[in-house]
Amino acid sequence: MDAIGSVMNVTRKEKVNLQPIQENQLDDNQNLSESDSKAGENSGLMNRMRLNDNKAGMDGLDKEKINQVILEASKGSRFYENERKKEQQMNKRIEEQKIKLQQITESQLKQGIIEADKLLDEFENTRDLSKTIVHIDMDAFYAAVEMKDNPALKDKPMAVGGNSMLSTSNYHARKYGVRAAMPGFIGKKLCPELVIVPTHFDRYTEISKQVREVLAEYDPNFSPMSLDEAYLDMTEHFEKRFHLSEYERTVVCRKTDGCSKTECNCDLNLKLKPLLLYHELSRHNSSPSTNTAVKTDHSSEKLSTTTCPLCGKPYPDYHLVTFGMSPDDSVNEMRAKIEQKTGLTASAGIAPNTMLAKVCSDKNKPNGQYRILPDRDTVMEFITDLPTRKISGIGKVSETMLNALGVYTCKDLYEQRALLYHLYSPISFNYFMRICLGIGSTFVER
DNA sequence: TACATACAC
DNA sequence: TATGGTGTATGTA
Ligand SMILES: Nc1ccn([C@H]2C[C@H](O)[C@@H](COP(=O)(O)OP(=O)(O)OP(=O)(O)O)O2)c(=O)n1
Ligand SMILES: [Mg+2]
Ligand SMILES: [Mg+2]
Repeated sequence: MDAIGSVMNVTRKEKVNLQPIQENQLDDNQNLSESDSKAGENSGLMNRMRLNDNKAGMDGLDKEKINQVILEASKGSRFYENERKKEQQMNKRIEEQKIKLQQITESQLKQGIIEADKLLDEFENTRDLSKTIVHIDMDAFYAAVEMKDNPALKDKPMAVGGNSMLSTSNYHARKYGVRAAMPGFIGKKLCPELVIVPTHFDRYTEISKQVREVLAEYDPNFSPMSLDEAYLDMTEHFEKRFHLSEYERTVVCRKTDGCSKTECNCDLNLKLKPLLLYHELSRHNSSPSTNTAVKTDHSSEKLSTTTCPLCGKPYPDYHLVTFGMSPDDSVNEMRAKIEQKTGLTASAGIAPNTMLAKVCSDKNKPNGQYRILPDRDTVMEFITDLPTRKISGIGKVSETMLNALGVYTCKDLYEQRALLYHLYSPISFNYFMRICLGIGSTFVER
């Protein structure tokens, strides 16, 4: 068992977490066979130090080359030796898992299936598809704030942190393999032009607060998981949404990026939007027919006031976007509001539970969203071929341990349920079974 | 309880 | 030259 810390995200409660059911806790003095056990064909870098590309913006990289650079920069360091020790611990656990595996008998397997199916049945009966859960997560958050505060960084690969540790990187830098939790000096080796800027926590907190003000409009009980992400239960919002006027579903969007030197960079929805009411929008028309976003171009020339009362500068070109009634529309609207208010983009996932919503929010990142419709077939189709590593709570170690059992995707969790039943703790087993059914928490609590 | 490990951000 | 800081959770002794 492995996969501790598991569930974390899936909302308070309902954490799972696997842990080795192991006999000896530490018992140092391994047989450190100098041979790095299995580095495999993989560039010779141990598993736990390889580039973690389980992140948006890291598709199609030359992983081999990147791992080569990491190895080059790390070889022989204290850190490297320590990681190697941990790697061996993990390999030892896999060996022990294998031994345990061989001791499982046919009849035990049969029993395992029976027990597993009993549990699966129970979970299936409590499946709840009635809630609409949203997970929203800012794109390259710290980096995006820094780029907003210093637009010169916008078209450069950059990261936030220092020479010894990076908190995150922008998407441009990710193309080079530069990512969060990587030392800055390795980032520089992967991308010599990389610009590293120091952190400004106060700014991140400030912007986070602005984002949360928007989230609260859709679910006052939303649950923040960090400065840059949160879960929302939007079920109630959708019920109320039909009563909203077109005005209330309209967002004033600037055409440029809000970094103008001469024009107003304030949120146009603050002062400008109310003025537009008399020109373009009628408060009382709530035609429920608008299913998708309607866009209209505008310039501020028609208005009596063309300068912003907040900053005194002229308003920029803008357009109005009126959003429809569907969950997708609402979430698009929420993301548009965030973007207008903060100048930063967010991505979102919409699904019947937190576990799925979390996976979805990564799917069309950056600046995108994805929805899983609330019916069982759609959920199962989404989950079947999904690599277990995509699920929040299954990290590198858990993934490796599962791989050793032939489990790579969520449907593999189902197919190997008999094994998992015998090899993992009840808590971990429950966790796995819920995952392979696409079931997760439907509670979002403050 | 204290400690080790896993995971997320 | 150099590989973070914080919080949550599980399992074992
Ligand atoms: N190991 C990590 C991971 C993240 N962060 C910080 C910096 C990130 O900007 C912020 C949010 O984390 P995310 O995982 O959401 O990453 P990003 O928002 O940077 O990128 P993405 O677009 O993938 O969400 O938390 C950190 O300090 N250390
Ligand atoms: Mg983010
Ligand atoms: Mg995040």
